[in-house]
Parts: sequence; structure tokens; C-alpha cells
Amino acid sequence: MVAITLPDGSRRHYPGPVSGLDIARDIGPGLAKAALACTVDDEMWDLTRPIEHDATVALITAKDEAGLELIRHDAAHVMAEAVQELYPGTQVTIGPAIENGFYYDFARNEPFTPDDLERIEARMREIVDRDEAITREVWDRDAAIAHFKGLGEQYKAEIIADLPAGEPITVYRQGDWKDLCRGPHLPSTGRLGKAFKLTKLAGAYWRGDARNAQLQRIYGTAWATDKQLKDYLHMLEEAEKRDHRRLGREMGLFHLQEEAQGAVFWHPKGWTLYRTLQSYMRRRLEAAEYVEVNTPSVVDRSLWERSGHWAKFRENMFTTSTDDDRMLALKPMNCPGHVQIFRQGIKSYRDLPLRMAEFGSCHRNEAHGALHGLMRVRAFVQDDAHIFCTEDQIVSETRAFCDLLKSVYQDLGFESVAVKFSDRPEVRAGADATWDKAEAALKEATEAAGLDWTLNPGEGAFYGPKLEFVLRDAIGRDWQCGTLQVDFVLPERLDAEYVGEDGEKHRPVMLHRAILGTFERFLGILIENTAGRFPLWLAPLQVVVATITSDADAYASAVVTALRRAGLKAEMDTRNEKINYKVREHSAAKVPVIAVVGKREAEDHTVALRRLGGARQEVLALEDTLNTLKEEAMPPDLVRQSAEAGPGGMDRVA
RNA sequence: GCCGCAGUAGCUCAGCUGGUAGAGCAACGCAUUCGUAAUGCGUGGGUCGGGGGUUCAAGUCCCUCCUGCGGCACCA
Repeated sequence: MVAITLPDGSRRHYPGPVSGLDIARDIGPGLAKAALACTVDDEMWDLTRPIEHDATVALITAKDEAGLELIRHDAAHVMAEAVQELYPGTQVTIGPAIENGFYYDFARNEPFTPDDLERIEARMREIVDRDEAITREVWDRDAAIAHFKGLGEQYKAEIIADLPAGEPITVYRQGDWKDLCRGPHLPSTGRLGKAFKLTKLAGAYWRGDARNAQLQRIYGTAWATDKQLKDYLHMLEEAEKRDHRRLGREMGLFHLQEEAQGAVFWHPKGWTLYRTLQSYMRRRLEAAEYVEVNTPSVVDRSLWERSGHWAKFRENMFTTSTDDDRMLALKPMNCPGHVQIFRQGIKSYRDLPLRMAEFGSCHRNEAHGALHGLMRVRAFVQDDAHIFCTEDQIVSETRAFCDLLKSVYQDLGFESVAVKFSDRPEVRAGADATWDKAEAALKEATEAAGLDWTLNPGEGAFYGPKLEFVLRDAIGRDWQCGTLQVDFVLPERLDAEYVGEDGEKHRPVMLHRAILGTFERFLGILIENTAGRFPLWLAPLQVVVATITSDADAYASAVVTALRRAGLKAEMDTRNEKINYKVREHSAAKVPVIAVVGKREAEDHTVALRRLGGARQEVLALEDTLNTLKEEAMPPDLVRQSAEAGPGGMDRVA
């Protein structure tokens, strides 16, 4: 007897071994048709694999996230089968499901071309039509190695040889094709459906190691239904329109050119945006009791040798030399400079925590292939700061930092942030007890700030654990922006010390931290996140006053002057064009507010306001317009400040 | 840095198997004074990414370098 418990708690009894498919049929033909796999005691199983003991079983369909993952994984297998049919001699390696799709890495001497993708996709559809049964087989390890070696599949043989002893070696057979795979899989290739598409071709190193051979990776996307596929492709097209490189050009924010690879030419509007964000950050840091400093950009090699950068970071540093042969380097980070300031004079425990901020211009010679618009540049400015504190202050400082970060992100429109917690790596400096303390402090503080985090095991810096705050760009790529790193090493190397309560000298701990990360990257993300429709307080051009006919030119000029006096960034459009044309153009340029003035407005001293994205207008008296827009354009931190000041403190009550 | 793809006017792109560059938008000029997402007509604009080669002839074919794009590796 086998007793099967279903998710709703009901129980079914079977005389002998039973498969997920049997159970599904038992429940109903609809489910039998929809079921793709099942979970047996929370472990994913093939639908046809016999269950021999009492278990809790849940059936998985394409509506489940797990079902979609199965579809994607099968798509990878079907693609591999198609590739091996079309291009004999190609070796298969690995092919997992990923977010939105799948890939498979192949080893083949000839490169695949975009035309090949079409052929492969067509063959995949044939394989789906063949509806080959997919069956699971457990093999003997040596037999499996011999089998794949015999086929010339060196990579597969290597994978099997590296599997931990005791792990069952499962081979999945679909038609005449076999692949080593942990599974599970769909019952047959027909179940995959045809809502898939091969999307891109790329190189990828075997086992992700640049010292290994480079394989050819084919990416695809796969979905349960054609509609889902269509929606996804549409979403990608839409996302492309908000690419910050495109919007940067269209909106006249910045440009890049080959003579200064990886460095940004900020145009007036872009630089206004940049400065607005920087002013905001500066106010936030000041309010959080940071002090701001500025340290040299070009620094003698000897300092970098002492800090350890010369040994660890040399490849990424730009260097220059003087006539007397001194070797200098452009700073890639601000930290050594900050320690130099800390070291001036004697510091007491009373000076700690000392929060030292700098919007310092840094340069790193990033690998050519790593450059990417504003997201990965060679010249950048961080909202950088180093907190010199005692070990006992790590918790409170981290907590304060997480709170500040959360508040800043919220102000800038990011409600949820992915937080990665990277703990001790194998090779590290510092005693285990110190690491225990630092890791516990980081965790506690992150949770106290209400941030959800995931563990990134062993990925911490050699000098301490770190938090990474990751934001996502328009097409789903993740970029690390904020960070907090606990550092026990640099104060030691650069000999930072303070006098404690006990009168003895002690080493401070350094917390390296940034919220935005770099202004460049953050602005790239911000442009994509807002699709260029910045909130009024950030918009580099807030209002355009557009005239209907030249009769209103003088009044328009008065309105612009009044707006500017009220602190708004306003421009005037008195061109001899129709109002339709002007509205269209400024809307396309994503100007948040268009103030239309014609004869009527000039006579009544009013303004017809049109908001970006809205189709309606509201006619307001000029005075009201000024007050309304002034309020709306107030940066969020100042809004809070004036609210705290209470009624009468300032105009605005949030 | 590695693999693949691409580079034609400010932008988006066309230019078949080699015969000497084209459209739309933008810009500029003229006309139009108009009530909320494109007024009409006209004009100018290109060493076809750089260099080399093949050819009577190269945007088109070959080599090479540069840059960009998509991944991979890297991201202290």
C-alpha cells in the first residue's frame, strides 16, 4: 500500500507503486493533461517516476513557476538535440533554465551564426512535433563515463567524473538522443509547446573560468503560452526604449565618444540632473552627521603600495609619471586618502564614529569588454564615505546606514532593493571572532532596517563582510549600487589609530559605504527606472512656457521670469509654431510641466498647466501656479524638514 | 581581455550578385499668428569607422586596427 497525501490534505491509497501521472489521472483528465511534473515530499520528480513509499505529492503545471522552469529546461534539451542533429561533432556541456528562458553551452570548432539559430529553432519545432517520450534512467557511473567518452563528449564525461560519490547518475533519453541530467523533465518533447525563441549567441567559458576553453552559448526564451512569449518580446521592445544610452541622447543629457572611452561628457541638462542629485545626497549626508572632505586624484605609487592597492588592484589603475621618474597613479578609490586625513593629529575615542564623505573623482581602467554606457565607466564619482569607528559601533553605524540608504532609495523611487549579504571568503584577514562579530552586526542591522537579504556565501572581501545593494536596469540586468563593507585591514596597513578610554592606542574599524554607488551608474538606473520622466524635483528642465501666438510673448517672458525667481528651472518657447507642435515636442522631451499662455491667459494673468502624461489642462492664476509648482518641486528631504518645522515653519505641509 | 554581431547625413535606416550614395525625421530659409502630441514649400548636409589590399572600377570583396552592441570573464 502507498498512501499519497495531496496539498489540500486529502489522502489517496494505492495498492503498489504509483506515478505522479497516475495520481493526476485519478484526480481528473484535465489535470492529467496539464501536469508537467510533480513534487514528492518537496523534491521535484518526473511525472512517470514510480513512487514506492508514502509521500506528500503535488502536481506541477505550466501555471506554476516550477512548471515554467521545467519548460525552459526542456527547451534547452530540445535545443541541444536539434544542434547535435544538425551539427554532428558538436559537444554538449551544460544547459540550465534561467530567468525568462534558458541557454546551452556547446563546444564546436565552427562558430554558430545568426542564420544557424533559425535552422536550430526550426529543428526544435520538428522535435516537439515528434513528441519524443522523455525517460529517466539511472546509470552506473563508470558506464556513463565510458558511454559519453565513446561519443566524444569529453565535457559530459568530466561532469560525471566530478559528481560527488553516491549521487545517482541519471541519464534522460528523448528519442535517440541522451543527455546526462539531474532532471526532472516533461513526459515528452511535445509537452514543451512552441512558445519559445532563440535570442542570442555568446561566448562563455567552460565552468565560468577564463583560463578554460571558450564555448558557444545559445540563449533562448521559453514560455507556457504564445501570449506569454509575445508579451515578453513586447516587454523587451518597450524596455529598449528606456535604455539610458538612448534616452541620454534623445534628452540631451550626456554623450560618450571614443577618444574618452568609459568617461562621460555631461551636457547642460544632464549635469543639472547630476548636480541636483548630488546636492540632495550632500544634504542627506550632512543631516546624518557626516563631514565632507576632498583628497588628491594623482598620488605617488608609494601610498598605493602601503595601502595594498598596488599589489591587488594595479591592473585597474591608470598611472602617469613625472620628469624625475616618480610613478604616480590616479586614485581608483578614496579610502587611502581618507586614512591620511584621519591620521593627521591624534584621534581620541571621543572623535568616533568619524564619518568622512567625499564626492571624489575616481578612475579605474576597466576591461574593455566591461564598459557599458553609464553603468560601467572608467571615470566616475561615488557618494563615498568611510566611517571610522570602534568594533562596538559597527552595529549602530550599520543600522543607521541601512536606514539612511532605505530612505534615500525611497526618495528616489526605489521601493524594493535586492540586498546581498556576502560573508567570509576562504582566504581572509582577521580573526574568526572578529568576523563573527562583523557578520552578526551586518545581519542584525540589515534586518532592523527592514531590508530583505539573500546570502552570497563566501563572496565577502578579504578584509571583511559586505552588503551589496542591487538595482535592476530596464532589461533585467542587475547592477550593484550601494554597498557597505567592514574593513579591519586598511586601518592596520595605513596605521590609523586612536586613543581609547584606557589611554592606550587602538585600531579603528573602517566601514566603506556608498548609497548611490557611483553617480554615473545610479543616474543610468534612474533614467531607466523613470523612463526619463523624472519626478519634478529632479527634472533638469521643469517647466516650458509655450505661447499660442506672438501676442503672448511679453506675458510668457514675465511668467518665465516669475517661475525662475520661484526657483524653478523654466524655459520659454515663443517660436512661430502651432501649439500642437510645441506640446508634442516638449512632451516627447519629457518636460514635466508645459505652461501654455495665449491671449486669454495674458489678459487674466493665468497659466494653463499641462502635466506630462496627462491630457487635461488646468487653468490657474499665476500666483497659484508659482506656489503649486514650487511646492511640488521641493526635494523630498526638504519636504520632510518643513513638515517637521511644523505649521508656519514653511509654506508646505506634507 | 575572450566569443559573436555591427559601424552609410545630427537621429532611424535603405543601398540586390562590385559601376562611383538615398529616404524620413532633425537643421536652415521663406510663407503661415494658429488654443493642447507633427502647417506648407524650399535649401544645405556624407573621405560610407581608420589604414592597407584585390580590381579598369570598392559603401559593396579580402586583411588589419579602432569603436560600439550582446554575452562571458572581471567588478578591489
